[in-house]
Amino acid sequence: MSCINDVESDPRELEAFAERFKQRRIKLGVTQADVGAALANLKIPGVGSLSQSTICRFESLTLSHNNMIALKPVLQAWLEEAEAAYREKNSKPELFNGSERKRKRTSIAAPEKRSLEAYFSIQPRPSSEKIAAIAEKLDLKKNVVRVWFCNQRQKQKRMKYSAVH
DNA sequence: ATGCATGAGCC
DNA sequence: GCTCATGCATA
Repeated sequence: MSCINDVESDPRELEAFAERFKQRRIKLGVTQADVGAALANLKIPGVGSLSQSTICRFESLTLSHNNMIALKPVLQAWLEEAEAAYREKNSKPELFNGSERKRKRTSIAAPEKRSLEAYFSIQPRPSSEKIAAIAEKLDLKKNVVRVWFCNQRQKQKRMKYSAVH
């Protein structure tokens, strides 16, 4: 009576799914990190584990539209498996443990961040030289400024804007 | 939940 | 050197 159409790119459909996903996930007593780790157990070709960050961003729609579309079937598959397992009380949710910490994270102070935002509003894609000039004025590493602009552009492309806007 | 970062792919 | 998907570290 209907054709099989997996490519549902309707933003409202995605939004609805993300919300349902989150509620059912919580009902199962599973964390975002658990979901990410458990994805590897689905044995879907080309699909491994994902981080807590990505699951969180999926649920809050703070990923690109394409990214959401790509992840939806995978998370849907996990949800179905998890609920089936829960009903049978046979399998247990896959919980992992892994503790390795390292990397550092630069922190850009508020005043500098405000300046960057100002520059961004007049020129979202500054040249390499402009970036160097901005970096010098704000006393930041050129690469830090370059990455900041890249991330800022990426934010604009998200389905929903997260913080300020 | 979100800021800064990495790496693959593209040009 | 950018975009894009993704993640570690942290607020």
